[in-house]
Amino acid sequence: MSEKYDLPKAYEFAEVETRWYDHWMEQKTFAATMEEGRDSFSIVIPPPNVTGVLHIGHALNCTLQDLLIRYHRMKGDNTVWIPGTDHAGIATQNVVERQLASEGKTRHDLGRDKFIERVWDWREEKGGTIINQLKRMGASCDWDRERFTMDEGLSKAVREVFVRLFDEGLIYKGDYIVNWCPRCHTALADDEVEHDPTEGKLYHLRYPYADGSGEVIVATTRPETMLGDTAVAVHPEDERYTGLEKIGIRLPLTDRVIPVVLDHHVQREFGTGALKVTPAHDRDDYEIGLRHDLERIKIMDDHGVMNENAGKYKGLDRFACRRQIVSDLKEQGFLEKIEDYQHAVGKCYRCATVVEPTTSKQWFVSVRPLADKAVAAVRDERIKIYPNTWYNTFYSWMDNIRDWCISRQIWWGHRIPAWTCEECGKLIVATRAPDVCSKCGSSNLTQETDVLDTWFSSALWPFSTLGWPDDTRELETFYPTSVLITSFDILFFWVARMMMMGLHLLDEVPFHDVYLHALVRDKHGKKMSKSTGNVIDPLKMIDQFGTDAFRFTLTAFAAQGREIKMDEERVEGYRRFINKLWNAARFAQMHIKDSDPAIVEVAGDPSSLALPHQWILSRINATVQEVRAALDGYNFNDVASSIYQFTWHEFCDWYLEWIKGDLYGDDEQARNNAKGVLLCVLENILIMLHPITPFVTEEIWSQLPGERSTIMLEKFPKENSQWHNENADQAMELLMGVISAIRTIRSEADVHPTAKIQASILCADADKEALIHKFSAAICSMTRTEELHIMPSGTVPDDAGHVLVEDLEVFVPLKGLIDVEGELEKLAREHKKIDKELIRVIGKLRNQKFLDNAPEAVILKEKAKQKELETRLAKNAESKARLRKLQ
RNA sequence: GGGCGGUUAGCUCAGCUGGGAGAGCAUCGGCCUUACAAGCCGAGGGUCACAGGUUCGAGCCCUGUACCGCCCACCA
Repeated sequence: MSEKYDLPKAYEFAEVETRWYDHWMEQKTFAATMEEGRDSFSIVIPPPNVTGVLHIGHALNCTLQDLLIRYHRMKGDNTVWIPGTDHAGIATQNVVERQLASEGKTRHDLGRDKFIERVWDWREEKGGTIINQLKRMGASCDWDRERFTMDEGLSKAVREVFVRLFDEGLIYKGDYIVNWCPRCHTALADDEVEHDPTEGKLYHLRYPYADGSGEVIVATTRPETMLGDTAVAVHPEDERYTGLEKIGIRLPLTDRVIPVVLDHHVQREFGTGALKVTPAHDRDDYEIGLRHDLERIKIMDDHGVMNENAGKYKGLDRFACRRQIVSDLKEQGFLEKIEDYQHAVGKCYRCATVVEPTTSKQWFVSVRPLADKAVAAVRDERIKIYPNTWYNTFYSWMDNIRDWCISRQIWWGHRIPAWTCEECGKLIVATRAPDVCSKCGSSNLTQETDVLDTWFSSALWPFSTLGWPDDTRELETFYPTSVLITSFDILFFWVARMMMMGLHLLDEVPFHDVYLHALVRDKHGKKMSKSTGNVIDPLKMIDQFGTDAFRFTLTAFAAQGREIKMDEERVEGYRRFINKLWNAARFAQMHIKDSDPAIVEVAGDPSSLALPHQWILSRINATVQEVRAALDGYNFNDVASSIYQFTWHEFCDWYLEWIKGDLYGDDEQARNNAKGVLLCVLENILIMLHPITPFVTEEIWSQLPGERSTIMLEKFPKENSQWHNENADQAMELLMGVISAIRTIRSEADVHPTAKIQASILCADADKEALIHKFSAAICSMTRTEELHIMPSGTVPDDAGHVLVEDLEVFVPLKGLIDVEGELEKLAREHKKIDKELIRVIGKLRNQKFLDNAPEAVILKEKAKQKELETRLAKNAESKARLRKLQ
């Protein structure tokens, strides 16, 4: 690609994006480096579900990671971004089960092994979707290191961890009440249950005393559970029921007499203050059952269908049973009343089926000791959380954490490495299948059928992907990882568990920083959902506006907050920015395409260069500082806005216009200087922008003069003290102020843009006068001024447009063109404003307490302000006087 | 019930340790000025939700109120 040519007029992003991504892949530019003596920077991607399709949250997540990865790679760090996918137990099993259903089969028709084979087939065929979509986003992952939570290495890590935790007594098997999804046939963790407010009914049932002397009314939203009632609970101090515990209750529809127990959990104010207790089907009741040693009667099977304990209701679905029970109770006079009732119903987060609390044998992790380590690490700032508003939430969740139910009754996942000896009942937990029982020597061993919660394997992701439990060079170089970037909604599902596992197993944090990005909502702040139809499809954005524009938008939106309201129009706006950059580069290319790239060297020491060059170098230096600070502090929106502001409004609007005179002029020295600085600044812009907009920057870069390899490996700019120049900043401020002033006068007076005018400046300061004089040609050309007069003093003609710039008066004679009334109104408004300010400032300066307490600098500033306001007020009066003469 | 966040220009949002209110988009006026009309130049627009307080000084700190949103725990 050494032939240099003018850039085409339009930027064709679609072609450019595929061409460069292919090129990067071929050249393996994304590959990790592990060289001695360099800093390390590593990120593991939050593995998207293998069933996933790229949504806007992924797009944001991906962009921010790629931004940091590219930045650090350009800083020269040993950098790796490890990609991969999550096997997503229930989600994936559901997808394949649906596929089977369309063939009229269930997984049971296939059997476990064949079914799992089928899932692997599905994964081979369809599992790459989201990976390819990440590539379209421009993700510079080290794709040769792509991992999958079910692949061999990671499975080994999973078994290793399970065995270690079991041996330490941190994993146990127990009977427990769990959230059961009758559709997915599995237990769900507490945080996998979503509580939706639902319109339901509250049924008030009559429970007669066992001796027939009275009755108690109990209320329930799930009347069918009464079949499993083994007690009625009342508050110990509830006088209404004193002595009832000696009598008991005759449970309707059954022939059972159940006890009345006294328990503080019961709220006297609710309903009648009597609570039916179903220990096998309600979490709170389960706790009460434990306290009072109550019998647990399970009345449903795993499908949510009533079992033999339900007597004549056996075989009914739980909801059909509810209807039947209600009708029977009513018929037999046990139904007091039914009320409409809104309450929270727990639903499976995967399939939205109503969850059934029920008891079963499950595996658990004792998380308390692990959680303590995580909390300590956060308290010691070994892990920092951004934005810091999440600390409180993190601590309170960790304080209230319950043991983690890790077993799931599905087939797709890491099968629990535990075997039971059928001869002697010995439980064996091991990383590999044992041949014989360690106790009795029998070979009749059966493995657990449950698999592990998907989050178990993802909790190991930061080190399992680096080769743990083996001692690898990758682990040594890249663990702990630098930063974890993820959405806050999985702070507890995933982030906290990675902390626990990393700290416990490697005795080291899994990452130094956690950056929790916002949730992307639609432009009205509503959650995006398919049913609402307000989903913004990232791929559509890419097709329509290009990946770079889309990435820039996401970056610009990524302030540290909780939500981002996404508006497609913004993407359109940033596409214009890409276009602007493209055209600026085109302009530069017209002048420099045949130059030696070494021309940038003139920028090395700007002291002998003309003011505009000194200024733009000073400004880009300031921008570099801003951008670096913003990147290091995860203030992504500031990164975008600094570069945007500089590129468009300083580089394009002012600098390029300013140097046109030199570029098109005859002075060879001036022309060469302009070309050199132009190329230098453009290169710096491209490099700084590259992490956000990789494609367009690479494309332009490749066409700039000289042999060039990828921009991806260029050094990210550093602060350059030689470029810092406050005098140049101030001088340019003044000149730009003068130009704007003349333009304002022209525009206000409706002078045609091509009409030539004369302008005058009253300037008492000799240095400023010299400055303006020196650049009068540029001022004239940028304002279409024919003659510019600069005088130390004088009077402003009555019929002149007039603007004050600092302590300079700029005016343009405009015979008959002045809108006298309009100008007077404007001056009146200005007068009011100045007055108001002046009163405030003078008040302050007369306040002794202010003079005593405020820092010297602030006082001086206020004094200067007073002087300036007074001058402006005087000039305002003069202007008004002049205009009145024209009335 | 507990906790957290938000309220700044018509819209979407910035605003660092308290020291003269900003951006983008939209609006209005004028321009095809040889990189860009996907553009250029210019203009208008804000009691920083409300009420108190601290302070010489508050968009920023404190207290309270209102509205919006989220999270956790849920009363069967």
